[in-house]
Amino acid sequence: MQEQIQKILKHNQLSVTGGRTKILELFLAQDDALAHADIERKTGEKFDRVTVYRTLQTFLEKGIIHSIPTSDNSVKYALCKDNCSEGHHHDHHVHFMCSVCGKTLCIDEVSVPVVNLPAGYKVEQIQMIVTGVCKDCA
Amino acid sequence: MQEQIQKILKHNQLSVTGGRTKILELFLAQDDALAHADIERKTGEKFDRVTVYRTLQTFLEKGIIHSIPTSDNSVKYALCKDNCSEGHHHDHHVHFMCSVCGKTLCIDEVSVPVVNLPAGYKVEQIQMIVTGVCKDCA
DNA sequence: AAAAACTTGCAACTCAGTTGCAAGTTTTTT
DNA sequence: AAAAAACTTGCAACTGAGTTGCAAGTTTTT
Repeated sequence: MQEQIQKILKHNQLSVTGGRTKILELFLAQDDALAHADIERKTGEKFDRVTVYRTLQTFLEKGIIHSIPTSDNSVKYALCKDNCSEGHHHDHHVHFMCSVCGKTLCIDEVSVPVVNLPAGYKVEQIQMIVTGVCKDCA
Repeated sequence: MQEQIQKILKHNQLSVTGGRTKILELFLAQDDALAHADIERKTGEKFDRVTVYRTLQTFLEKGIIHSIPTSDNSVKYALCKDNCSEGHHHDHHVHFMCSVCGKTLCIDEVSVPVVNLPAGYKVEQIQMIVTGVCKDCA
């Protein structure tokens, strides 16, 4: 695990520091998306708020994580899986928010269906946010 | 126009006041979604910030407008069109954000395509956010 | 091992959004 | 049509998320 983390950081030309390692570890150990507050809680307040913000920002810029627009307009982050590392498949995502447990999941298995927009619209990116009840809460 | 506005407000058991009338008027005259800041600007700062917040909140609760989760995690609001007034078709929406002019449009013409989620997921609501270039900017 | 480059924590700040309350409006009642 | 009741508004003060500059601390490079 630690090795994998180092590899990811170095690969993105980032110094390997305590904060980055810890936060990346969290994402790797987690199957659902994390909000800033979740991260602060889970790191046991070992790092400054500002460091968490800056780390998330850096990871975003490097494409290590992506942000998810949720239907309640809060911000969540999730790891970009394998398929993201090569080329950019960021552009079409399905996310699922469970209204029972509150988890936000990145559904990589499913591809975004085609939408037929009225003539003249050029599509660059599609985000689909599905709200409902997840597998575990059903 | 003023008549239509009164009708909408009364229908939702809201007193007809200057602020509500003005803000509803803005939405009716607008084809794209508005952020809080847009409304403050367009009303010419005639109303207190707080009043705008409260009015938007009230309209949301009554289902007169709906909020749109944008891919940059800001909040926008748009009128619920005719089809919304009867029953609740709020649940499946396609929104389009133009990366050139910045407009956010509610694409009512198009219905949200079916997604095949892995077994066990129960879908309640689907929001689709398409980013790209709109008709007018193409 | 020292120098250069980068990261962190702190303090101070900004900005969106919220709350309580008194004054002002709208609606209901008589 | 006037008075009472119910609701809405603006103000001031607050909260909480997110940002910035900077000095001290780490990591990386040489």
